[in-house]
Amino acid sequence: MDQALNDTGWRGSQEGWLEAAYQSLLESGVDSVKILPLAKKLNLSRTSFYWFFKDREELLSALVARWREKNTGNIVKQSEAYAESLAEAMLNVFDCWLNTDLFDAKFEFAVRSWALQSDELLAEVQQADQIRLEALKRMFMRFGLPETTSDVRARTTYLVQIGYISMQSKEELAVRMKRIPEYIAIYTGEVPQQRELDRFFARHGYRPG
Amino acid sequence: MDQALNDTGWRGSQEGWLEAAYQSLLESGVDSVKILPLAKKLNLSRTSFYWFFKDREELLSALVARWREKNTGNIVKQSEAYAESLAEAMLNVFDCWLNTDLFDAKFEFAVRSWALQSDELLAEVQQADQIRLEALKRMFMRFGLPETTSDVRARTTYLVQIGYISMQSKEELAVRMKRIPEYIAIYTGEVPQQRELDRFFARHGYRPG
DNA sequence: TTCAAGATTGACACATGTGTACATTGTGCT
DNA sequence: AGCACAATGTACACATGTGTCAATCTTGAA
Repeated sequence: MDQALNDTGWRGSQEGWLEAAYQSLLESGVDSVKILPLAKKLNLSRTSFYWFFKDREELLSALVARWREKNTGNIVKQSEAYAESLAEAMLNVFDCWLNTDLFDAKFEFAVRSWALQSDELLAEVQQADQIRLEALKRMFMRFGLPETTSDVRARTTYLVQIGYISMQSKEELAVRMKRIPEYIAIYTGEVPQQRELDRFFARHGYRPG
Repeated sequence: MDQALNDTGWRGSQEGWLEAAYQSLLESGVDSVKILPLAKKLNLSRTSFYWFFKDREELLSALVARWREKNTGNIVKQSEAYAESLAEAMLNVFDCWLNTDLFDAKFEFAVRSWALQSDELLAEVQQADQIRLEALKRMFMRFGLPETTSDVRARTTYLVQIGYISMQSKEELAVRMKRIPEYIAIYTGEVPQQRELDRFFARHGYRPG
């Protein structure tokens, strides 16, 4: 285990501490994000931390900012992407659930758990839910579904995913892919075209069979 | 704020400490379940705790036992209850989501968050998921749906609820009730009879309109 | 090579938490 | 009233965490 490299020539950095905090958060929750243990992992003196951050609070705020920037936004983007059918639109959204670059599920869960002990953060999480749900609802309405139906289907789509995250299950890609057509059928009420599925499978590096 | 009453004549009790721990867990997560703060809430000396529990670990185990006994079991029971149609069966399951006696959502979320920092507990939670999902799947199959379809629909039903829990939203009963028919339609593929809905609304003390 | 800013460190003061040993109090019973 | 034991409390030892301060070391540039 060597130091994380960074261009400055120094051993520590704001990014270094933040990254270590991020990993600890994902592995064991906020309460594990303590300066002393992070220092050990980074092979740095504990007090060196205070050069980059005012205090622990500031580090935690930086973590929240990271979450905000990464996870909310991509769902909205994917729900607005071009699609010829509702099923195809849904598959665009599903990209988020299979691509960590678009949506960081572990991060999401850790933040939601954290929100249990911080009203301030809870408010932020709920605002994020609102934004994401509305984007999904708009997607259904774009394809002509009535408002109430769109609302409930948006919820179903979104909540299944949030629920899946909170199961913290580590399933094979193949297992998850097998369920995709059924999910699409339930959420949209229409069966996806084979070519739509093929395109989806292809972009996630999955070869059926 | 007086002492919790108990028949023994003494101020503290195993149940008293456990109940305080339970409340703290629900409000702010496991890491808030500390003996010192609990003692303050109970107006007891911190060390008195050790008369009822060997150590903090034992208290936490008692909390897990409480969760296990309450939440897993009722879902299975409800999914096996008598019903004339799939829609009615689904409404039986929905009883869990609306009746805290059948399923304690806040408790569930707190335990899931806790599982983030304990592999042992994570294994238990995942086992519970397994049992609940299988019960739901059997319910769909009882009404003649094919296996894969039953599996995915069971997941949808269950995960939407787990996801909903993790949103920690506090919505009016009326708001939630309005969505019920749509949910039933999505999950089961069939529209619930009005009399089935009425029976459901009635037993949850809701009068539509 | 020397210097100033950037980065790192150990010592200190303090807070909160756990658990043990032993003394003290409260309760029901005789 | 007095006893035995359940329950509570006090004092101690220790562990882990935060944050400040005053050195000290490193680095790139003058």
